[in-house]
Amino acid sequence: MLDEASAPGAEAPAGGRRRGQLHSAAVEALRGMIVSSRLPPGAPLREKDLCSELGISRTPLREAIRTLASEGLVRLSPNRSAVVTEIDVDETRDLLETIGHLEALGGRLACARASEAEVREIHAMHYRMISFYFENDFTNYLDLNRRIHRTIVSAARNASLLELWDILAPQVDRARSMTKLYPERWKSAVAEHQAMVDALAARDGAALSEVMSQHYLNGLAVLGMPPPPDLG
Amino acid sequence: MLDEASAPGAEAPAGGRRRGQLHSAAVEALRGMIVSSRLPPGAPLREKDLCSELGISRTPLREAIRTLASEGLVRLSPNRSAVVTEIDVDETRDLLETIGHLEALGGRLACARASEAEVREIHAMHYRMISFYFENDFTNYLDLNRRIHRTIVSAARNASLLELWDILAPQVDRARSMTKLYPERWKSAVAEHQAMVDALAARDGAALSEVMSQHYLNGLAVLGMPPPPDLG
DNA sequence: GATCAAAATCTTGTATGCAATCTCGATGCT
DNA sequence: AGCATCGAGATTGCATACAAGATTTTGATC
Repeated sequence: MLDEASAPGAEAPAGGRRRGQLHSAAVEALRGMIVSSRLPPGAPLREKDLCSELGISRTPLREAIRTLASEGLVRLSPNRSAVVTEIDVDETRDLLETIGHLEALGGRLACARASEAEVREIHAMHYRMISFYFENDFTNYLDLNRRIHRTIVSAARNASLLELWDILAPQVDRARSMTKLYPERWKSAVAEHQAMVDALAARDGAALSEVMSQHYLNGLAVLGMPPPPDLG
Repeated sequence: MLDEASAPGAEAPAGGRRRGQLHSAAVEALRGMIVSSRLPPGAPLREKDLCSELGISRTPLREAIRTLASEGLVRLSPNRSAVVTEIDVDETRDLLETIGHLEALGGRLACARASEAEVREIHAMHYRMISFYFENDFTNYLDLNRRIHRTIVSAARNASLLELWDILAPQVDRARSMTKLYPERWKSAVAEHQAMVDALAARDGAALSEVMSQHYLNGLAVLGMPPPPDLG
């Protein structure tokens, strides 16, 4: 239910929630369901069912579904239910290849444009993340991991770049939630993150750029896939 | 009007158009209006007006506006009309920086993955474009220019990359339509295109990657802006 | 004449109704 | 049994009605 003020079990939108946010609330709710596999790949999004589940009407729900389609999380076909995008290994390779490349630019620009405060903030998040690593707290680790990456891209001060990153990030989250994380991979991911913050502190754009794209290519290798051409 | 079957001047949706395409038709119509400055930057998109102009109701129109918002062509704010995104030089720099970087990856991958047929197709389009250049036919030149770039990115066989390219391309078109094209810039753009097809023919990924990102940075210089760090 | 308040008007956000299309099982035929 | 056809129910596409928020106009007061 999107209306947290209503009694549990209530179906109607009822009172409580102020208007004007149903659309974005529905986007977040649906995105969460998809990323968490509550709506698995291939599942149809039946408007009527989701409406009663979320307690809203079809109009904002349909707009939310369009938004998710533009993020690539669902696929539309005319007169048919939208379906959660299937994840295949080829598309996952494309995805990691692309977001790694975006972050390569982000890292390079961030080294040139980030403020000292941003660099400090990223360092703070990094060491908090490391502590979650040693506590084996995967959930909080991932949350910080994501925020670190986004903050770096954000520090690149390129609105288009951040916009594209925000489109791909949920897909990456979903792909990650589908794969098992091996302890060795987790360990080297942490090491790569250390290299990232070091490069940023040194304002070494070439190094940060290299580490960030390689970071994703390494994740790709976990899937047993060959790296793309010309990168090694 | 989206209903090409109805008589000119008719306002109502009337008969003729089969259902199921109003949304995408509206997206294209609105995108055209924005790119052509029929709806200039800052202009509000009043739903009622656009509905009567396009001859559709608010439901598909609103979905179209959401789609344009996800492409960055309009900006939404709650309880207020969507407005056509303002173009400022900083955002244009971001945009060209980003799409150039996307195409750098596209070019590199295309050299490794494009089929011979695709390479031939790109060459054919290239020489047709050159002929439009000598005929001073800017409209057809630009159309082919765009298709060449898209075909190269498409030949990279990376679905995510193409998806992102399709988001940025309309914004680039719009930015281009706002700036005057100087003859010298046009001439060097043609030369850069020649270098592109040469690199592709030679399957020289590094060279094509370099030319494609530089291609946009050169366009950026026309705006009197400094290039981003670490690229020269 | 200027300023502020209140109401009329306009615009968006959401819900709902109707028609077109699709799904899928039932029915009949070979 | 296997396959094509038909139709009832389900589901989407679009239009419209109504409510809430924003804007503009009006009018009273200083």
